[in-house]
Amino acid sequence: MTYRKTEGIKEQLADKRSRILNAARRLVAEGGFQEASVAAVAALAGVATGTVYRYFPSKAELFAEVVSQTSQRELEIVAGIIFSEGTPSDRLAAAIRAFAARALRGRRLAYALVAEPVDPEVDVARLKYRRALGRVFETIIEQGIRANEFPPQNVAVSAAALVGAFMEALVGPLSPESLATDEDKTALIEAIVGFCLRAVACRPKGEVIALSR
Amino acid sequence: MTYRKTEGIKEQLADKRSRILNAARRLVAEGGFQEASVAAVAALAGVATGTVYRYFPSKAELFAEVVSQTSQRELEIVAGIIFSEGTPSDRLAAAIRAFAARALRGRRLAYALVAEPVDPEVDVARLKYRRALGRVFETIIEQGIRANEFPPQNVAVSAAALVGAFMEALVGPLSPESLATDEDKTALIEAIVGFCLRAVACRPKGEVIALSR
Amino acid sequence: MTYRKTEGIKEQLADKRSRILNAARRLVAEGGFQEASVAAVAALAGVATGTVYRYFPSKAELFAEVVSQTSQRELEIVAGIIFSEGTPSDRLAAAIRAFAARALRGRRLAYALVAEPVDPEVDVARLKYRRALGRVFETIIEQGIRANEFPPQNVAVSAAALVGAFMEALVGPLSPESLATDEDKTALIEAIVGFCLRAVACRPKGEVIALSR
Amino acid sequence: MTYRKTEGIKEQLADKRSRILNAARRLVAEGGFQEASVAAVAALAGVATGTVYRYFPSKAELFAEVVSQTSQRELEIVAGIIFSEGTPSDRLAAAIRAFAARALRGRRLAYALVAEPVDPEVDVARLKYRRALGRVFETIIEQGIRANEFPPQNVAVSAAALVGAFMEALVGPLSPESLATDEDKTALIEAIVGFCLRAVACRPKGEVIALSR
DNA sequence: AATGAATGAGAATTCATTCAT
DNA sequence: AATGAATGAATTCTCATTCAT
Repeated sequence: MTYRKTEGIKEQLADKRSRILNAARRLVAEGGFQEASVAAVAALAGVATGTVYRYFPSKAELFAEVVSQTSQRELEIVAGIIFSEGTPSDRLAAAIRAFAARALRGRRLAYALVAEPVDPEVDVARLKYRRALGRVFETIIEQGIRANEFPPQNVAVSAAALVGAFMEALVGPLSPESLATDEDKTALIEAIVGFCLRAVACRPKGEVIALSR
Repeated sequence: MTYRKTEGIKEQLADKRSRILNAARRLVAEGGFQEASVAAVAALAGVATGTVYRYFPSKAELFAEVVSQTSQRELEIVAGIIFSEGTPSDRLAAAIRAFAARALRGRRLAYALVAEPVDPEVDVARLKYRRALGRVFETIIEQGIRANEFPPQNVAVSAAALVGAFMEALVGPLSPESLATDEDKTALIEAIVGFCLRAVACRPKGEVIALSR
Repeated sequence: MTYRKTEGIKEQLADKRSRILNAARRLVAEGGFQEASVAAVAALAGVATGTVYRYFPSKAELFAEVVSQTSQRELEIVAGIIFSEGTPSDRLAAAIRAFAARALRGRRLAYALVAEPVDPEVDVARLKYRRALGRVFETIIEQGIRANEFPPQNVAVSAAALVGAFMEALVGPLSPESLATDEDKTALIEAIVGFCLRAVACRPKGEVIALSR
Repeated sequence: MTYRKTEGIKEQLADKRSRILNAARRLVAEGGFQEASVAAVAALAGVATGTVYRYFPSKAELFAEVVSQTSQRELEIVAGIIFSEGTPSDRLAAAIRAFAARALRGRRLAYALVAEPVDPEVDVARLKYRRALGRVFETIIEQGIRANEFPPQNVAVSAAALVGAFMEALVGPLSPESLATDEDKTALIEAIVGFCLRAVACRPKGEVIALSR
């Protein structure tokens, strides 16, 4: 028997690490952090509990990485849109559409990433994500204000409220449990986009009238 | 020691039940659901742990009632404003101001009531609250649309987004940890009110022009 | 059914606490700290593992108390002898005899108390004991030197060496596993006493000759 | 990769075996048996954990051999002094000085070899060492008694007590944590030697007078 | 009705040992 | 022969719930 010292071994390792991460993410997506015990993660990943600790020093760090990794992907997509073509309104709408479409696919996970509290170490990762997400929206809003496309407003508050608004509408209890058709989903997303655009882009009537005079 | 079978007993019971509920609410307000163990609730209420189970079948039902009870009070205040005098915009602003002022005073509790995940049974109570809160805002929005004060919009989505927007801006991690002065608080509240009013009341420019023609 | 609010309840509590402490001490006496798991202590005490934590905040504190409690008793006996009648030599001999007689009865425990390393919190308790034991012997040695009954010597070193000497002779591997008869025990103790007395009380020959001239 | 079937392999094996033993000893010397996990030993030896099990059937046997091997070296040094020139007192003093000087250099290791409890299998090795060490001192004491240089005494007890005395004074918690200067060390060693010599060599006053008549 | 001590299942983490490669 | 990833039993500690008094 020969030893294949190829990257096959590394891949296997990476594979198991990924399987653990994926299992953790799936459990969070289904039942939140509360239901994701190390034993459950290990079982779903098809490894022994001890194996989890070969790849992650603690449960907290495992889930911190779940948050980081998942968040990073979302963030990249949303952030990428800032640098695309179009007016601030267009790009804001595009960013929300992108985020919303993904969040609808993994509602429980999106909620966990944004709202569910867990232990402090995991929350650090989430806080980073939310701050980053907030900054992305702050950037768009600032650009809109500078372009005189958006009215003056407290940028930080608007950004936070934006995130809250679309997260609640997407994953909150007022949102239907499951949207059967893609049309339903599109309608929901467009309603959210409309709400958000008005919130940051609209000028109160009085002002509009004043400007239109 | 003998028990006097008078109505004093009923009162005593009612009293004890209330004390347990109040203790539970206070603990949630301080440290969230996580830190509110049955033993801690009992200790704060000045009863034995076993006594809690005479009044509530389980921890989950106790906290479900904490959520219901507390929510009911908030709901009444907000709902009361709907039926007061003024335009939909005025009443919407007033409702948000009232809610925000209270939430800022008890941020941890407000957060727990709206966002902190607990077991499913408690979540049912929270779901009811949020639906009820949503319905209140739906009512105002509908009135505004009928009065042609607000543009047409998906009322349910807007209501949910409203709740999400001001909750996130009030208690989310993007919101400053502590606002030193009352001016700071007022400024935050007014920024939120501005955001929310634009979101539901504003007409996109194009439409405004179209209408004004 | 009436409630007996007598000290019977307190006694029961004290009783259970004692039972846990006794169980812990017995396990340490038999197999050292290593074999005394919380589960084993609970089982031997006839309680559930959780019950141990009603009485002791952690395993470490439980065993720290085992050490303190047991040590205190030994210390009292040895220290008491300091203030009895007799020359320093007599009292030193009496203290060693008392300690030795007790140690022979619970050899494994005596060893654990003096030598076995465990976690730092427990070691603090043991360190206190050993320091206290050391001080007792230092006191006697100092008195003997002042009375010109003992030769000048490094008191701290002598005290430590004394403790080491009789502990090793009593519980070390060179000591027979079990001494069948009381005569055997007495012989061992007297041999130890002789060793210790010579060690602290004797004047080297040269000096003796010098003095006798 | 092919294996050269030369004696190089045997050497390599012996080499690897030694490296594992040395790594184990170093870890024990630094942090005691508790901190020396099989993984840590393997890492320090530069081999895989599984390899340890090719050379030693279990962790216990590995550490038993660490004890044996290390002890053997100490024993040889001390034993060598027995057969050197000089009176029993001189040789006893020289043996203690030699042992003490080495123990002070590796206090943690000396402590582990003599006192730290581990599993029974390792303790068997330690027991052998202590018995052997005891026998060496028994031999000197016997010679001293035969030469009428030492008073009659229970040789086995004295030997054990000797070992206990100097080990405790050297590595026990009553011994200072760290001796800054070489003078401090020398002073400690001489105090110990003095104690031990008095203990085995001195004649109680009454007896001395009797003999000198 | 009230008590609060007792319960015991469940969670995270460690590590000696094994075994497929 | 060597590797080192994987195993899983064992350990400490928590806390909702029960029940004898």
